Amino acid sequence: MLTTVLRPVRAGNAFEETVERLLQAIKLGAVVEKLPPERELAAQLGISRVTLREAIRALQEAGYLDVRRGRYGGAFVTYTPPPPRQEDLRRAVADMGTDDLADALTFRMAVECGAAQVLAATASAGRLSRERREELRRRLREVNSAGPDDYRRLDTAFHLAIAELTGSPLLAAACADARLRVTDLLNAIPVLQRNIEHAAAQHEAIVEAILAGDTEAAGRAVAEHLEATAALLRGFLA
Amino acid sequence: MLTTVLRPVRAGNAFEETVERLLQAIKLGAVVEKLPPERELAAQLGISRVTLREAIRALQEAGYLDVRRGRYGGAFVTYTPPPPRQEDLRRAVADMGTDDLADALTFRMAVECGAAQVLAATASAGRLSRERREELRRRLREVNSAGPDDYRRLDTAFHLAIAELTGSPLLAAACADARLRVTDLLNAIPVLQRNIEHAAAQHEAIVEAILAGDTEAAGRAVAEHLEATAALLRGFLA
DNA sequence: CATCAATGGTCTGACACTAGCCCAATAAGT
DNA sequence: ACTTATTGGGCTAGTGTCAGACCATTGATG
Repeated sequence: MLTTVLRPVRAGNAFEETVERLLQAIKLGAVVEKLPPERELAAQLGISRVTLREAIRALQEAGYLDVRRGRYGGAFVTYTPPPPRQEDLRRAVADMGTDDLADALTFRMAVECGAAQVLAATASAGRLSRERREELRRRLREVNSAGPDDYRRLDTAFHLAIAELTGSPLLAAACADARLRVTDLLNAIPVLQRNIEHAAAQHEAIVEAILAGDTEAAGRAVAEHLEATAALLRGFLA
Repeated sequence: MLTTVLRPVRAGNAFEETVERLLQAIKLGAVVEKLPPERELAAQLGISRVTLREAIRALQEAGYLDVRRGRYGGAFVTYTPPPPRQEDLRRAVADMGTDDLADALTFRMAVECGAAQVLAATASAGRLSRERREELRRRLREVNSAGPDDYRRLDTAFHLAIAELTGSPLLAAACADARLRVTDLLNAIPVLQRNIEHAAAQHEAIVEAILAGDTEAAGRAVAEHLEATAALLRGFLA
């Protein structure tokens, strides 16, 4: 309990954290074309423009961004996901350590199951508006009709949407954080059509359970889905 | 999705965050006698000793700590929870805003349900050691035999233990964070013997479901328990 | 072709935070 | 009474971060 409560108050310095955040936003596909203007983005991230600019420069030098001046300029995303290679996966796992991997997977399992259940409970209580139901269905259609190129991005968007639809920023942040911690791993495993189809059925089941207001079915469906993903990961590592 | 991923990278300055952390550690009862030595604590919190000392001085001036020099000295906790008053509750709610309150309660519901389910799944897979089972039972006995004075502290310890026993530091941190966000509220409502007994039965059900490896019963039991707490809160606000 | 709004680029002065070092006080043990 | 290990108290030099102002560039538009 002590070690949990008295854990570090900051993860690192502002510069490093910012680089990490932007990089993840890019890899996640949350930022598709270009970053928001520096002044705006700095405000959103709660840092000074100087620090943000340092981070942007680092990403530019690493080849993720192309920065252009003048009106209609900005920091344009030049990153395209590299073809998945098993070696990248092994390196990614080695970088984070097996303990951290287990931690990340456990964390993700807990928060995403929790989010789905909360959302199902909301639906069950009749407090899920038509718009929100429709957004959930739309995200489902999008991910299920995605090609291999867009799949990861839309899958991320789908999972995050569930958390965001609960209306709890804290929960959405936790789910985003959980996803961030496994992006590199997921990006390193190939997107097989067979897996997409498998996942599509599971996504369907998740949405169905949520809209039906069945919390337990929702939790079970998410757990099965994430378990399948984890198993896929283990398979590629074995 | 953008607003979730590009959320602030830092909550505030190191000093403020540290004061908040220590204060919560104290109010939570995680620190009973005295804080760890400054050098050690600064390392744990990932900040410099200077910043830590400023935070400690602030808490000393606010009457939470008594700092003594020399060997066997340290920062001794002088805080005893004040008698709960409805006014404090209203003020605490007003301070955080109703949106943030709903956010915190939703977040807590999701992560604690998730944690209990993960732990139940671990037990179900036979990967929950005898020691961990015993710790869970011990925490249960402690909270269920607690008097009104110790109740909040042991209740916190019980709930946090579930998260910690999953072996996921991230999940434990999330649950601790969730609890922190409602401590002031819980501390402001009186501990009635009737509520303790009610909670005791729910705690029993939670532990039973976890040890039986029944994930769905575990999730349901935690949800019911937290829902009861939230209802209690609403009752005192109405 | 000139204008102009939006955007990145740069500078400055101030404050926050850090690492490391040494000093001062205290109480248990001798 | 003395010693000593442990702990808080204080200092300094260096680095990180910030807010805000001003400059430079660009491309759409009149």
